[in-house]
Order: sequence, then structure tokens, then C-alpha cells
Amino acid sequence: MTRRNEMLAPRSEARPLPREFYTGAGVLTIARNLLGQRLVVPAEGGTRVAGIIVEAEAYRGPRDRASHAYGGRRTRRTETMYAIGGTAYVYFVYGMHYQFNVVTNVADIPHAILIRALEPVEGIDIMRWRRGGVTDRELTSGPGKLCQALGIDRSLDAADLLGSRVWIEAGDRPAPRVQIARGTRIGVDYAGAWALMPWRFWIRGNPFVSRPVPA
DNA sequence: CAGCAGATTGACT
DNA sequence: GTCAATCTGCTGC
Repeated sequence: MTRRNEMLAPRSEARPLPREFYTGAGVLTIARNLLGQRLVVPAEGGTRVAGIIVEAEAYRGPRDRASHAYGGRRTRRTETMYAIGGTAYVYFVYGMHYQFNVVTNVADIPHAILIRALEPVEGIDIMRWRRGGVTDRELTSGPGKLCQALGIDRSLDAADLLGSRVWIEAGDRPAPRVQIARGTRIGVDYAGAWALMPWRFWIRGNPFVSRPVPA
């Protein structure tokens, strides 16, 4: 049962990563550094739903054609990408899925990182309920799946990751550099040459990675 | 297990 | 009107 896990005392790392984590490096470095960290969303009754980040993709607007902020596009949807690093960017796609992103860099530089997969660690029973009877391996092995499992929707767009609605904590151990793989991003074939940039990072061999081998 | 089509709606041209 | 940073179920091997 996961219940025993949830009864443990709060971890000493149970506080949001500092602003510096999101503003103190380039978006590609931060994407790598996110692997192994813990994404947390509070649930009812003081419980938490959380998972270890095992896959992430960097989007480097305005030059990156795969980015929503390509060419400096600034619309109601993309406005959040121009916020200060450490802000959540949540948008809706394909008529039914939400996507959770981490904004990086200083304000007005629209860099962001799509969180593509998690390894479930807290609130797993809640995830099973929300995901409607899929196998455990399917709980959070994709950007839309993890949003459903964690209860992330548009109401969390522009949320401060140093706040209390959604945040990221230091993981138990950093992902060993040698275990980090990189490849091309998923679902951005429309971006021409930019679709070939190897800006997707994942933990090699982790069973929750959405697609172990790039297309 | 790979490959493919359908779902479903907001954002933007 | 077109298309999207996806997921699921079904087909066929």
C-alpha cells in the first residue's frame, strides 16, 4: 500500500526549489537539472500527489520555431511564457489534454520546459482513481497523463512555483549525468529544422519515460 | 507490439 | 476554417 509512505514525516527537502534554480542557468541546463526532482501538487485532506521528473523538453523562444513564443508571439495563451522563471505555464491541446511547463530565465525571455513524464511516488491511489483504471505504468508516462494524475488544469496557469498550489522540490538524489539521455522533441514535426534539435532529456531506462526511443 | 485513426475544443489566421 | 508540445482503442501480425 502507498498509505504507509504518505504517513511518513515531511521530508527535509519539502520546500520549493529557489528562484535561482529557474533563473540561474540556460533552459537546456535547467531541463537536465529538473530530472530527478519532485513535482508536487497538494490534494484533499492535506495529502500530496507527487512524482519524480524523468523526462523534459526545452522550448527556446522566440527563435525556436517549435515554441508557442516563436517570433515573439505574445497572445493571451502565451503571455505566461514571458513571466519570470519559476512560473507554471499550463495550456490546453488537442481538445482534451493539459500540458504542464516550467518557465525559465528572466521576465520577457519566453523560455519554458515541458514536463513529459513522472515516476509516481506520492498519492498513487489518487492517481489511479483520476486516471480511470489504467495500469500503473500508464499513470504519468506522458505530458497529458501526468496532468490528469496530478489534477493540473488551466487554473494553475501562471501559478508561482515558489508558492503553495504547485511546486518542485529537490529529489532524493540528483540524476547521475551518465544516465541522462537526450534526443529530438516529440510532436513538433511542423517546426522544420527546429524539430531536429536534441532538446528532449530523459532518464535512461526509466520505465515511465513516454517514449524510450525518439521517433 | 507496431501502426493508425478518431476524439474534441480553444486559439489563432 | 485549420490545426494542435496527445491519448486511447482497435487492427493485424
